[in-house]
Amino acid sequence: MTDASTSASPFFTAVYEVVQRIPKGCVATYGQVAVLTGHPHSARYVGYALHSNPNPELIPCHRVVFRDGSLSPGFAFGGSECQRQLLEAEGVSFKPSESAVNAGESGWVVDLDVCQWQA
DNA sequence: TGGGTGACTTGCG
DNA sequence: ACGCAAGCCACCC
Repeated sequence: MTDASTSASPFFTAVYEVVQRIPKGCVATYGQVAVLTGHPHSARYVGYALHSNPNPELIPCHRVVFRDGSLSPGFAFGGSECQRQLLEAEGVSFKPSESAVNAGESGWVVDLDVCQWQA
């Protein structure tokens, strides 16, 4: 089809829809978004959709984090530190990765216990 | 046209 | 406790 809408697949678009649905002051995990899109086993591709990020202004990728509460270091919008600033500005609670300090985390992770988005 | 890769997650050894 | 492997689906070359 010569339809221009063919540039976006249902899943791809669904990811954007879900991410935009994330309420301010909350965050969601790739797996969480994957389930909401209908592909609980395609969490990998959720990140890929954000990687495409055709609308960074409408798609707050910084609101999408890992299962641990942190996001991709270096591939994000500008840096994990910048993410903390943005999320914190939204009202998201942060906490030092004390549990993952041994794992070598970036240092700060989103307090999923308090700010993980509840569909 | 076909093959390879990837912002993940979970389970098993 | 940690490390490794598999699964998923669409995009890129």
